[in-house]
Amino acid sequence: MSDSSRYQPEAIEARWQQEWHRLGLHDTPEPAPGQESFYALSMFPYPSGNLHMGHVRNYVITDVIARVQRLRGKRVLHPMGWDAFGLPAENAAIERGVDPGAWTDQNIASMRQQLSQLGLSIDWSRELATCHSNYYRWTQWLFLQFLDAGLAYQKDATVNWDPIDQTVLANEQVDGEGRSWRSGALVEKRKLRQWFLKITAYADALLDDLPQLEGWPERVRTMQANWIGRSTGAELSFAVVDGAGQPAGSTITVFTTRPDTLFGASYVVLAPEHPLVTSLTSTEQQLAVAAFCDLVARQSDQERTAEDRPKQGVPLGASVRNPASGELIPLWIADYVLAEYGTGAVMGVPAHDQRDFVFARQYELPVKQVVIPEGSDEQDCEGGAWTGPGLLIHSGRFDGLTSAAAKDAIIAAAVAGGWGTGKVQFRLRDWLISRQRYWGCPIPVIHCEACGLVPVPAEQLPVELPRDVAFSGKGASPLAQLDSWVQVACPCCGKPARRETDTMDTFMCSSWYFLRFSDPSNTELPFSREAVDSCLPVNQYVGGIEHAILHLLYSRFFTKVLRDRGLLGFDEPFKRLLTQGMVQAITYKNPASGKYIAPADVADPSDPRDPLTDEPLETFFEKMSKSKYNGVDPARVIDRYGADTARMFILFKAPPEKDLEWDEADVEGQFRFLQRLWRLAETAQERGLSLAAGAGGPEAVAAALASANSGPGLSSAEKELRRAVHTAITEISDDLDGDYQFNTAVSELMKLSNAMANHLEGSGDAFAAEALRTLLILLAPFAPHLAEDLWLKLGGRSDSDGLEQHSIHRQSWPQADATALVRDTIELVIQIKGKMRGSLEVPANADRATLERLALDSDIAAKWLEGKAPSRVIVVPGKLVNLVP
RNA sequence: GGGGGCAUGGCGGAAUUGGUAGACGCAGCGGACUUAAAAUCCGCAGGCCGCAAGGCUGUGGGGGUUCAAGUCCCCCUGCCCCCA
Repeated sequence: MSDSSRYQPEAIEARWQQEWHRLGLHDTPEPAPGQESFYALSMFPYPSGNLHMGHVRNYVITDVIARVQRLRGKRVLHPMGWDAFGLPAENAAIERGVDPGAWTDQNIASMRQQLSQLGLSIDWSRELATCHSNYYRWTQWLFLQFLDAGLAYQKDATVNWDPIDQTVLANEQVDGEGRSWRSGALVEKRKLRQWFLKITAYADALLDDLPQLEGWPERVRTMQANWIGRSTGAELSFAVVDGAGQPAGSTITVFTTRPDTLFGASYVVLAPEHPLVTSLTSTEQQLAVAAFCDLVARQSDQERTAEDRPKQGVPLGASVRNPASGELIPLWIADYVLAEYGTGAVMGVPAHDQRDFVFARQYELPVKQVVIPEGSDEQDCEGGAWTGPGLLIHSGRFDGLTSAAAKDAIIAAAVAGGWGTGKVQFRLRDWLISRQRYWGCPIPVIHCEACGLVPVPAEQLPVELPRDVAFSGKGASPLAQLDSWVQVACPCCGKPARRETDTMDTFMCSSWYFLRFSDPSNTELPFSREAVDSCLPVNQYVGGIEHAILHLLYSRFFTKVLRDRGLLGFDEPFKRLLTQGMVQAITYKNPASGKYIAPADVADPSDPRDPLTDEPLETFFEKMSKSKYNGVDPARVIDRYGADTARMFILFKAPPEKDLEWDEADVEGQFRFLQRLWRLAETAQERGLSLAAGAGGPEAVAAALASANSGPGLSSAEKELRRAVHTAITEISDDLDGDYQFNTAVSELMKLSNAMANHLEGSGDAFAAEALRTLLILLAPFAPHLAEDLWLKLGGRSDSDGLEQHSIHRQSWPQADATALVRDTIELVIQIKGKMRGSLEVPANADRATLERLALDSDIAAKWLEGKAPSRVIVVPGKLVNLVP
């Protein structure tokens, strides 16, 4: 076989990528009148500089969706950008002295280059990077919108503080033992004035709109609902009393979801950070309380609240009065109460809350049962707390009420008595957006001694990040250390003032990028209302499940705020969401040493052994990662097999939302399939088949059908071929609609190609052309280069002249012809009492009575019924007859 | 502990939503071509019994509903995810 007749992806892929790009084939067109729009979006990447398989899977899935929608006649927006602020660039600056901006731009260039080899139909004219001032200018503008709406504010909050480097650390810079990544020092908690966005103001809306998101995976919606965590209960006030039992003037307000258990409260606990702790601590307890607060300050929230951990606390030496029972109960502080949740205080009801129960046991506090399961007697709660519903006891006039009724009754009593009120509480907290970092979007405000907090006027935006900054990784943020940047005249009064030196959480930048893509070069606004409303909401968003909560919740929040500001006209940004699975690869691990072994070092994969010790290795599939040496480099795969093979493999190997196991043998299988298609087209060309001048198109096929039907009709090969063609159209169209099932769509392409290998030869040119034409268009979204190449070749085009019209990617998705699916006869399955015992070839149009008679007359019936008449006959036309003896 | 999901050949995965289980592919086996190998093409293939025809059995385990269950219901086991 000569070289020219071999499938060589390297010879065609780069060429078509360049041609498509040169012609702007994938730029978003102006919408034609009446044309529907479709916005296909992948979660934009952080430009690490290295494209990995997870990215490839993500973008290939989105690309197929975008390409199919184009073939279906939609005006498609399929953009790409870069989530380009963040720590790695700053770390590179600290470690190697490179400029974060230059470093990031280089990475972007290198990743864009790697991406371009995948043959993605991206509109690069809309590319954006969040670290470029023509983008972050608008992030700042939007921040000012939040500020104006009263949704951005400052308050003290806890940060990770490195006492050696004298710097604030991000959570990911603190290791599992609570040590700094750089200095190794034990990280301390410090209070710092920080910026917050009031996402809690939208908690109800974010929760209540979840059911609208029908195109989202159920589990993502559940995760968001849990994260928002709306709980209905009450705030109840406990008066602090002095040694003589008289009111001391202050009250403690607790939040509880179980006001019905109020009579069972045997103590009240404050968070160690609660503002009243110092003033309420008795002289004798001062040392113990101070020591305990110090200890707790070193623990994470997770450590403090974990249910399986012992609870610790210290009494303050003060008491409060239970507003319902009048009882005096002690006041404690404990690690399991968090200052940020609720009121930072809870009532301890050991009999009906498991954590309170554990705490009470440890410190010998009374356990008083006030709710008993319906139909049971009072009993001691040795086993633990009863947290279910029941009837009230020991609760004064509330005795006998169900816990549900008692909740309302006790809240009513609280309101009447002035010691409490019903309250809805959220788990969701306001979003801390301050970062004491350089490589982020500067918060555009100025602190003036005279005027206070002054927003930077919109016309002075952007507040540019200064270049030529020193990065030591020590002390205050690099911005705070740059006097020339910090010192500024107050926009209000003109006196010397100071810039805010905090930058924004990168999630701010990624919470609106999908809006900017609708109008990426607007210099007056982040986007025009017209552009954003015509492109959004995003029809299909594709990305990893790891963003199920934060990114998606923040983006929904932004959208609702901007809607309320009149900047856009929809409630939800993403209509449909596909969360793709991980890409895994085979991993070898020595169970004796616990060490991972690189696959390249394993001599015999069928009997994997440690190359040093010859011990047998464990093998399993795990997410690709450097530390496990199991990463597969996309560039290497493309070099060896081409982008089309990589795309086909990824789509075929597993359904998109499931994890995908990388397997070289399967990759080769895909390559072989594309090679067979190449040869199929080659054979067709040798036969003289052409797709030029509409051959194989709907009109040509209709004419051929008319002429065949006026003569001898179709040959059996032609019938089989057409059935295969139109089955493929039906099945693939279905697989790409609604739930995306690319794996079965690819298998239908394989079936069609198998049928063509069998029946093309016995079919006339018109139907052979129909089959080829259909196969190539159906293939085009999956393997765009090969489809284009064969399409043009069979269309008699040796160059790319007129590619704008002639490209396969500018054709129309084929329509299935239902008459091609009609069969003359079908295989009728004969069941005896539900078990398949054989089948008959019967006319497809036979009615129920005929089917029943044919079944009863069959040899199968004779053999299994032994001459007796069946007691029951079930006929399912087109399928089966079930005879029940 | 609470909530959700999953379990199908040697492997990845199909199955029109209650109607022929294992599509399609990988790996495997047999054959053709070749001096040979690779590549390619053709065929076989859940398990058990049988020369065969055929039969029995089979979708993690147990029970149930139904003419008919991978699919619906109940219980159990194992794995995964989220929340605590």
